[in-house]
Amino acid sequence: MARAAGVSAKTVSRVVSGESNVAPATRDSVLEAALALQFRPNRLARSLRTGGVTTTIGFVVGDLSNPFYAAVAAGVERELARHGMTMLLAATEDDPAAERTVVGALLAERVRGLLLVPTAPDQSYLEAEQRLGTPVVTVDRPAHGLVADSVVLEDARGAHEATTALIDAGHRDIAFLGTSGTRSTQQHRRDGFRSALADAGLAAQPGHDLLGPYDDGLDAAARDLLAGQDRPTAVLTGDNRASASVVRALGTDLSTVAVVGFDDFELADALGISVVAYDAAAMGRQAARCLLDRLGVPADDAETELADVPPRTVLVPTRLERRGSLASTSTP
Amino acid sequence: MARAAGVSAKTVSRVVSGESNVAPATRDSVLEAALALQFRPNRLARSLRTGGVTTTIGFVVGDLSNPFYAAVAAGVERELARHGMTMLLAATEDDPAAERTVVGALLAERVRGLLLVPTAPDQSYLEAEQRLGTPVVTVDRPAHGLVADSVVLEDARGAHEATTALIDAGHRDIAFLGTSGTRSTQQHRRDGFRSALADAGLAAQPGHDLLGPYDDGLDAAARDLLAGQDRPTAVLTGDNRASASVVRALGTDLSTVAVVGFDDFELADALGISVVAYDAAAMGRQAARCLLDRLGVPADDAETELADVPPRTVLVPTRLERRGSLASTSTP
DNA sequence: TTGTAGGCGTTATCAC
DNA sequence: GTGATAACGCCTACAA
Repeated sequence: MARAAGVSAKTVSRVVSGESNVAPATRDSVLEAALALQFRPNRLARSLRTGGVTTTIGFVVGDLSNPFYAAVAAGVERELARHGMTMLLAATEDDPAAERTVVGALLAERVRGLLLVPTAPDQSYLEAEQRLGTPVVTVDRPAHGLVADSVVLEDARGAHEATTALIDAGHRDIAFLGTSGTRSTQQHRRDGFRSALADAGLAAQPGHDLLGPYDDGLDAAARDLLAGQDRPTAVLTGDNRASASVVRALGTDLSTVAVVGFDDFELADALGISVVAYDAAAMGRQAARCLLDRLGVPADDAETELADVPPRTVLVPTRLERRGSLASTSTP
Repeated sequence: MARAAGVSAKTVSRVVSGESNVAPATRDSVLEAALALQFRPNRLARSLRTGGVTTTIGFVVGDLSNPFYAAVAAGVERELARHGMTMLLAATEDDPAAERTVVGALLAERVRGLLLVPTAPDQSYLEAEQRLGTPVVTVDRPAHGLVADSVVLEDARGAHEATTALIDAGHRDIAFLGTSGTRSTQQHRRDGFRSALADAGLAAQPGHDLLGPYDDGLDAAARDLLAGQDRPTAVLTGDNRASASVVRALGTDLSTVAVVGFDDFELADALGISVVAYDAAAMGRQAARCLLDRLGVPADDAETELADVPPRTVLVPTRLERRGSLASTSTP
């Protein structure tokens, strides 16, 4: 390519890198030749020379077909693209044993940073990598055995607020249906549920405080909870999957039990179901921003240098979206 | 690293590349040193040396927060991961003008192949790249101005089948609500709708054959369609966004108008809404497989060499998921 | 303003 | 079975 333009490789490099000290005439002829030869600078070679500094970041997600993670990924992609970086996406299929392999594959691609939804019980294996200069930010859940930035929801506060709203609406027998006792988010949401009950001098009825883990049995658990004689007058779900199961269990007859879902979901508004909502895409954007801060890529409204601040935990706020479902015909 | 193991760089290369002609003893000491030093082979350097052959493929999608595209992406990722490849994901935000830039960014990363949901009106700009050896497969829609493999739904057939089912249920005034006249999928679905009506000697009533494009006005369009005096007795939607708008327009009073949605969606079963369903993840898997075929990566059940077959169009089947909504109280 | 030398980590080639 | 050498395409450093 360089020879085709009648200049040295270095001059081509200068042109494509946008360096200033090139004669306009030279620049033009180089650009012309580049166009003719379909020349595209090789970012791989550049990364190699500059010491493995790539423009890709890795995002390890559990299951992309979950709308929540998809929305987070959309936010990540968007924020990265704004800074000329791209997202290498890998999924663990929610298999804890797969996490390390998947992370390894991304690191072998020399990603410049790592975003991770932790699935494995322990992330200490990342410590060495972190020290070698690859920043790690966890999303949705904090890491275990690793000090890292994390972007998480106000799980407990959101659940507390929702539960309190149900209590204020007159409910006394409120149930919680979580999906997985091994997930810290589900635990925190139940904690918020319990503390709100306790604050009102109440407690969950036996069998009305469920945390799973349910794999395929979620629909059945919802049916059991809502079909019995002693069914609760209100339910708070642990996530959008649980919300879907509750709707399936109740059919379209949503007026008999008050429902608040954790996670907003499509049609929740049409069905009049109250939800604990938040901006999932913003979560992704904030996580990406955390990583970019560590990499020294300034934000648009750049003020201070954030590459060396101590590990941060960014709390993403939730808001209770009040819809018809807060009350119900069986309200006492 | 090589020196630490007391061998040459080439021997390390042989070990990590899994070549056979290495003494077991040597191999062990190399692996031991690699473990101790946190050694990770640099795929960038490898790609450089081997001529730009990377293990990443690029997937250009419109909007990841659409559950359909997210599911396709999940399928792509999964199939690629099975063969040790990773997915570089970029989004056009459904902006036709952004497509070329986004594709360019992926090509600069030297992706080995390209999966693309076409958004721009023309993809001929990819022809040179294709000839240079980067295979291109389009997903959901065929390319314009470019001969490439594509994986698409049986849009017309699916819509035809759904419409016929509504006719068979006794409906005569059936409406179609599509979201975008500039999308070939929406056009094909309406074509299927119209041909089914024609086959029965019917035609859509004025204003009951809508194709958009609606950006923010989709909810309003659904309300207008379903609120009037001359509202149809049945509706076929063009996609999941239109289905959501229809449900919002009808509220939970879904019994007054029969609805069939194109695209399955969460809770469609709970709401008793019939849908034209298909396996979106399988679509992604098939698209990835097309690309891998072109790259000479054999399938598990490898039979023939598919790298050089003429461009294929893979049709992904749809199936009508019959639920309560096929009939309605206003059925004639 | 432009060019030359050298090397990033890997692998192909050809020796030993 | 193993190693020395060169080269992939680019950039840093230093000349010219």
